[in-house]
Amino acid sequence: MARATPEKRRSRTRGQAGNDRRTQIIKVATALFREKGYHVTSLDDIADRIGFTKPAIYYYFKSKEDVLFAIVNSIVDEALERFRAIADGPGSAGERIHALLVEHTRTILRNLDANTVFYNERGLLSPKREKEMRQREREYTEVMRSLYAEGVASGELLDIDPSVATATLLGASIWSYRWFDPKGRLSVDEVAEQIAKLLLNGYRR
Amino acid sequence: MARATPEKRRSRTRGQAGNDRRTQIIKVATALFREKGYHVTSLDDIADRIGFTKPAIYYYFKSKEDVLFAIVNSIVDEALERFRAIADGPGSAGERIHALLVEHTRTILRNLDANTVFYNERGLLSPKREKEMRQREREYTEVMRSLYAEGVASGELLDIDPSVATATLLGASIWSYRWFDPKGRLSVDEVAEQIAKLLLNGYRR
DNA sequence: CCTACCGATCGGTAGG
DNA sequence: CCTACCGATCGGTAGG
Repeated sequence: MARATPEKRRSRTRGQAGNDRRTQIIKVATALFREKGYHVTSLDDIADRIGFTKPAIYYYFKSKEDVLFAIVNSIVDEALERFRAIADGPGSAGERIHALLVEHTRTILRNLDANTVFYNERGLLSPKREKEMRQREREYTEVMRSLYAEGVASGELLDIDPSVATATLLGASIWSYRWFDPKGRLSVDEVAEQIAKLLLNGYRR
Repeated sequence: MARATPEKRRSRTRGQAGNDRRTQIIKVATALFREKGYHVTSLDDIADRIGFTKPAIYYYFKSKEDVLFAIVNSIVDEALERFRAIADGPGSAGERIHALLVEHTRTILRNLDANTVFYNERGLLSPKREKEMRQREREYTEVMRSLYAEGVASGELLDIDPSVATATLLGASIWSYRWFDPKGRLSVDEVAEQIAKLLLNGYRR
C-alpha cells in the first residue's frame, strides 16, 4: 500500500495550484459518483484515483457532502443562467421554448457526468440544501411555465395545463442523460435538434 | 442455511401468513427506499417500521439486495406485459403508440413508490442483475421502436430517428414520476392523457 | 422470529 | 498534504 508520491508543488502560485487541486477533486468525484453512485464511492476511492490520501480532500472541502454540493450547485447555476438569457430574448413564446429545449438538451449532453450526478444524486444532499436546490430549479421551471401560459393565451400553443406541458417537455429533454451514447452515431447537436423537433410537431405527421 | 422455506410455512394454519409477511417487507422497503434511498435505508429501519427485528428479514430474503431486486423485478415484469398486449393489439402504429404512452404513464403514477425505486435505485443492483434488467427493458423499448419505424415507413409518423423518438417519448412519460403530485389538482388519468396528447400533436398548435 | 455479536467499511479528526 | 486512528454504522450470521 505504498502511496504514489503525488507530484508535489508545481512551480506555480499558491492560489492557482490550490484551485487546480480543487477542480481535480471535483472532476474525479464527478466521474466516480456517476459510475458508482455517491454512497458507494468512498473518499479513499477519490483520493486513490488522484494519487494522494483521503485527508488531503479535507484540505479543500469540509465534508463529503460538500464535494457533491459543489458539483450539483454548478449545474443549476449554469442552467438557470442560460434559461434566463433565452427566455428574455426575441421570438414568440413557441420559438423561445424551442430554443430553450435545444439549448437545455445540449447543455446536459455536453456535460454528461456532472448532469448525471445532478439528476441522480441531488436527493442525497442535506434537507436544507436539497430545499435550496429545489427552489432554484423551480425558478427556471417557472420561466418556462409562464412562457407556455403566454403562448396558450395568444393561441400559439396547444391548450393543456402549462405546468404539465413544461414538466413533460423538460422531462423529455432531461431524460436524454440516461440513454445518450457519446460514442453513438448521432452527435449531441443532432439529438438535441431531433428531440426539440419531435416535441414541437408531435410524432403524428 | 438449513432453515425452512417460507413456502413450507405458508401451508400452515395461518395460511397466507408467510406470503403476507414477505409482501409487507416489500411494501415497507419500497416506501423507505423511495424516501431515503437504498443505501441510506438500513435493514433495521425496515424491521423497526414493521415491528420486528432485522434477522427476521433474512427469513424471507437472502440479502438486502434481494429485497431491492424483488421490487425492481416486479416493475419490469408488469411493464413488459402491458406493452406487448397493446403493441400486438389493433390500430395504426400511431394509435398504438398513443395507447402505449397513456397506459405507461398511468401504470407509473398508480404505483409511484415502486416505480420511483425502479428508476432511481436499479443501478445499485449487482452487475449481473443490472445487465438482466437492462436486457428486459430493451425488449420493451424495442417493441416501441419497431412500431415507430413502421409508422415512419407508412408515412404516418414524423420522420426522425426511431430510437431517438422512442427514448424521448418514453422519457417524457417516465419523467412524470419526478413531478406528479398525487395530492395535486390533476388526477393520474388527466395527466396521462395530457402528456400523450402533447406528444402526439406537439406544443405548437 | 429473537438475542447477541462479528467483521468490515468509512467519514472524519489529531497532530504533524 | 501525510500517518495513524477513532467511533459509528451496518450487512450478515450463530444459535436458539
